[in-house]
Amino acid sequence: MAGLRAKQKADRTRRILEAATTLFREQGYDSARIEDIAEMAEVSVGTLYNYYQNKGDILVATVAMEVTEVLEGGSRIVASPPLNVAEALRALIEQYYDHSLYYLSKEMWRTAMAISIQQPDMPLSRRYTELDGQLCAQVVQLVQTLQARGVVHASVDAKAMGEVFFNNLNMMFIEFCKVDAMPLEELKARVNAQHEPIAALISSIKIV
Amino acid sequence: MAGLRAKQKADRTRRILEAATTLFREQGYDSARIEDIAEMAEVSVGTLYNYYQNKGDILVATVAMEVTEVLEGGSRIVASPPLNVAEALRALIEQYYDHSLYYLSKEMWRTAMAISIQQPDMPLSRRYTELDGQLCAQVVQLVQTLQARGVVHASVDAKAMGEVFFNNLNMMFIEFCKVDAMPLEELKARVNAQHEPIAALISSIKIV
DNA sequence: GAAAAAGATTGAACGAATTCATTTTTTAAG
DNA sequence: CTTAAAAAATGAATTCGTTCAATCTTTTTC
Repeated sequence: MAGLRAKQKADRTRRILEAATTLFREQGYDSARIEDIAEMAEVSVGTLYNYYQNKGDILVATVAMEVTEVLEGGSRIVASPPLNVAEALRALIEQYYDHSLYYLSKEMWRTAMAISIQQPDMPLSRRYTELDGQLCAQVVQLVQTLQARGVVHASVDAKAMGEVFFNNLNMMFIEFCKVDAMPLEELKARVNAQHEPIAALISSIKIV
Repeated sequence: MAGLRAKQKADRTRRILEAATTLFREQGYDSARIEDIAEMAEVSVGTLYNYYQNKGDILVATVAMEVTEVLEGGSRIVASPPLNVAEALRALIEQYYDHSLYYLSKEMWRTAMAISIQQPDMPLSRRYTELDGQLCAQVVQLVQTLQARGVVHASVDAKAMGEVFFNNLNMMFIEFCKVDAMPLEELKARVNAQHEPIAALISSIKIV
């Protein structure tokens, strides 16, 4: 048998996610009706609710996939970063930001972030929060790696510094998503302007 | 006359806000039905929608009042801060955090933040964002004041530093609101652990 | 102070997410 | 292969936020 039921289940899960992502991108999150998503996925509305707890859940599932990819890309940079604090940070953050709008629109990000804040206990919100934690850990890891290679001064608290960098880049990303007119380049420039002077402060080779 | 109409208008605005805040606190945002809020405020549902654009708008109005009070308290601290970076930051942030749960529950904060992210163009979301900007400016101001008094090293970029501190305390507050079980003290302790080593880095009197 | 104009209020109707009792499909047992 | 039990799918009914044409109240005009 190999489980007909399991096969159908996987198939439907995928079809629903694909249909939803397509419609969210095409018409925006609010305009995409559950009934339309169900129709496109060739399931009934009730079935859709057997697979996902609510509309937001479907979106958060997509975002979680996206963040997973970003994490993979980031780990490559952390493994062998540029040996300069400002540059290393910029490289990692650029990887995060550039990837962010590839599958998702700003509106989709806004909705997903709003849901993960408002209903933090939904299973997929937990997943999102967990991935955020992994991104944070990655930034901390970068600072630690740079410290191990002597690029960051030994007296620096790498964990505190990494967390603060991460919270800053994350908050700035939220602001970026709130303003439809802001281009990616402006976001990067602004975050860089914040991080560069701090990077200088913690670099081993001080320009005093 | 002195405007009967204007008087009634002010009265209704207040009654609606009071009714909504009461019900939001009593039953939570989602469970408080518009119909109930309207009934308690002794207006019709339609009238309620003449005064506020939507349900979230009413909540964000409450939050905006709350943030305004916090800003006032903060300005007193910025005017004459403790002459020590870590302590000054801690004092300002404590003022922010301690006030935060006085009128609003974590759930109300979560909802308000979610709305201001998801619908950034609603008038009251703009107001919320603007107030956030003022809070950020206040933290920047604190760093500048400390720098002017020689407590922060002259080479530090006060604007960048202040913005990063603010984004960090803001993001940490979001995480705090997401976890119902976390006490205020834990939030303060965690933020302090992040800020203290950075405060040491930028202090004029270095302990090398 | 009566009539017209402007401004507000009202609640029934609408639309979309979500629920749940019923029906259908799949699996397991004999 | 038949049948009972378990699992899943279904869509009509429910719920709640939001809208809007009709009605009522206040202000202005003459």
